[in-house]
Amino acid sequence: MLSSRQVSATKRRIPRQTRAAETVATILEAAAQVLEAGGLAAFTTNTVAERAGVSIGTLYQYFANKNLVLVALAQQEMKRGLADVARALQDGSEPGVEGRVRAVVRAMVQGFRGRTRARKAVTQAMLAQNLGLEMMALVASFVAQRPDALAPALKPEQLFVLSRALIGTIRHAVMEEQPFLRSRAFEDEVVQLVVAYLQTLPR
Amino acid sequence: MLSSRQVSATKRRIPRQTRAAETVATILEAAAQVLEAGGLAAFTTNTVAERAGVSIGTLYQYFANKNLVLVALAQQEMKRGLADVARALQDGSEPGVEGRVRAVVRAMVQGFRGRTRARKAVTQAMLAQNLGLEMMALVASFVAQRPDALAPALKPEQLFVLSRALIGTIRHAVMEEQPFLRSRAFEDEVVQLVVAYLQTLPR
Amino acid sequence: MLSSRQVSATKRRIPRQTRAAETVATILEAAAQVLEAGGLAAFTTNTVAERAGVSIGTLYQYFANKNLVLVALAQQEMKRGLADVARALQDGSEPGVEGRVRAVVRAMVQGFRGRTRARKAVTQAMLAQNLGLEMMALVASFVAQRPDALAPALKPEQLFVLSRALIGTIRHAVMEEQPFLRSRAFEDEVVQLVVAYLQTLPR
Amino acid sequence: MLSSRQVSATKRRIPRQTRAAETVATILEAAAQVLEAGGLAAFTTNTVAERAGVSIGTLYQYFANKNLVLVALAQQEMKRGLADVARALQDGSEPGVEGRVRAVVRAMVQGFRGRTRARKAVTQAMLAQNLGLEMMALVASFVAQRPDALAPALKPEQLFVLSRALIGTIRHAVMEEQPFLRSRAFEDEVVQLVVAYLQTLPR
DNA sequence: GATGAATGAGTGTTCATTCAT
DNA sequence: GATGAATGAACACTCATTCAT
Repeated sequence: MLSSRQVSATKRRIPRQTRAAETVATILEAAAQVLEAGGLAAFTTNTVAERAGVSIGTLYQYFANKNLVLVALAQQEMKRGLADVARALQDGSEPGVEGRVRAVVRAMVQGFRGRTRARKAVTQAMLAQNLGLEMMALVASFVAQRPDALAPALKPEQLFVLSRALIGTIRHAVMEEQPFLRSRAFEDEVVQLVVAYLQTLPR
Repeated sequence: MLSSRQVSATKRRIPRQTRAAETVATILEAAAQVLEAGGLAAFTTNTVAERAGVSIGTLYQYFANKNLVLVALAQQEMKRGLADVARALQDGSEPGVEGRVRAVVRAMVQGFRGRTRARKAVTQAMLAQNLGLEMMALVASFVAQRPDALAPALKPEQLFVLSRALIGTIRHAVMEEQPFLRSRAFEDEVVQLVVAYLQTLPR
Repeated sequence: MLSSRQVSATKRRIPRQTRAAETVATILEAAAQVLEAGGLAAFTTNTVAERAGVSIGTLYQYFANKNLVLVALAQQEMKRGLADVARALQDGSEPGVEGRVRAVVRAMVQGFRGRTRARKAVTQAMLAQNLGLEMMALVASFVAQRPDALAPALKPEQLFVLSRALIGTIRHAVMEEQPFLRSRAFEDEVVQLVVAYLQTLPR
Repeated sequence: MLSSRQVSATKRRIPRQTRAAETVATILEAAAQVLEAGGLAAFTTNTVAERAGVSIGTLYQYFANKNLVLVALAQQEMKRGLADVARALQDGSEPGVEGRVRAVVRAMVQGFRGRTRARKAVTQAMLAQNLGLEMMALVASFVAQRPDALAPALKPEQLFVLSRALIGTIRHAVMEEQPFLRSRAFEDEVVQLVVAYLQTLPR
């Protein structure tokens, strides 16, 4: 489980001081940069520490092991992404179901602040650690807190197919580095897929 | 690329004799067993060779490096899976689009001969090696050879969304070890998703 | 050497105020507890400081390095043990050589206030640091100040064999965690050993 | 337990070939040399491998971890030492109890082929790993197989005191690097101690 | 062709110690 | 005097790969 209680257990030392919180942020930013530059293969604790400008000891003061750096980064970006989705739904969506779906798709495509290689690497790492389920749990709790939006009372299988078709399609485009990822044509088709499926569901 | 020319390059020597072909098959079977038992973490060349009952030197006689064992296994299973799909379409599908879609979904769910852990591990390995694109190329060439079946003249984005939504949904169910993977309810929803999207496309 | 002059050099600052002396005592007590709980492997400066409820910086204010904490603890317990022996000889011993020997043996068995694991760990640490000789020097000076007691004018080799046979036997019982350590039968035999040897020596 | 069955479990790979057995012997000899030269502090897997002229990987092919190298060395030398004791009793001892005791003491003093620093280091290591009991078990089984020699039907406590007084005294002389370790005067006193105690025991 | 002993580059991790606050 | 975040040297151990037999 990666519930919010777990999140603290993930770290060795809960950063109470501003200084410490900054250090953690610096390390995560360095981690993202290393992944963006060289992928998972380049992701070494020593490399990340060096990039962050801290000693290897400091890194281990905040993260008990290498994988937890990746987990923390994944969580941070997943939460940021979900917040973006929420904001897009509230502020930027055109009216109607299609407008809302389009807002969500657009936010998801923009995820990880455009760092596609880092996004790929983090995804690989989460899958390799069998944490795919845990990451999806973050999505599930997000959806559960917004019963209004896209998901009316759906059966579990329906919610699963809806969410994974959406996530899976975009994830494939990311992992395969498809050039049309940010194109309007791609967005249109993903929206089409979701809307078509939604219309078959009982209201 | 994993085109058929690549396939031979994958092996160090082309197995012409039956004996050699058997050895290769033994190694791949051992690889699948190791993955099924211990996941990607347990997959070491020495372990696979031991399981196969051959020396590590012999393994390297047929596979130039560790990754190529995984690639060969992935290819073998992907081809087997596509052949199953083809057979399902020919023999076992009920009439109509929905019937054909259902046959495809059912074949995909059954993939990798039920070895879910091995399937997960191979998927992880392919993603970790950035070979996701290459695996999808096998799918693409399969689809290209059957213009009749599901894909009429579709735009690339449409074909991409259609295939990845389907593959992505099932892959997520596999990777998350969802209990309903083989249920009728899940199958119904996946079929629904695909059929709904197909109907929005120009004939 | 761990003479009384060394003792002060052991500490960074001589605790004149009560507060400081208390801190030192707290740290040594914490050290003993950590050793008792987890052995030498668990004995890290950070762990000891945490247990003592002081910061790691404070620990280093009183002990120049990790080993000196162990040395100080060893000295404290050795001195306490020797004082116990002295007291036993004065107060509690039955008359005769055997009575005196028995009192000494009994006091030695009780050493380190019953904390056998800590006693083991401290012994290991002293041996590992080549400080066995220094610890024995404390014994030697104790004996030298009581020429009356057990040792008449003995040759160095005789004093060595006498003391080390006694210490060595009890130490082995401690290190091997022999269940009969505190038994009467064991005490009898150790007394027997010492008395028998003493009787062969010229008066 | 360090029974003979354990001994094989100690090694990763049971050396069947002559070549492999030689490699193991080479590594143990290198380990002894490293200990003799620099004590336990210098005992690094890389250092030992280098000294042995093998790669670090080869060392780990035969010893699952660093400590097992020390354990194997301790066992080898303990067995060699016990064999020396047996030989001394058979060939070189003068008649009578004292003669036999003297032969044993002399063999024990010569132990570890004169490498006192290595002997110290190995002893420290065994104690630090809480393997003192296991090493003594080798002694016990040796004694049990020779009911004739020194130990008639003794009570456990008597056997313990007899053996540990002897071992403990010599061990202290080794650990404290006492200059008289190999002197006749020291030998005389140790013999005296043992003989005096033996004479108090019922025949 | 087959074997398996040997290789060694590469990396995660610990923990005693310092020093700016 | 006290704090505790930061440091970084030091080491154990893995495993893909080679090549002499």
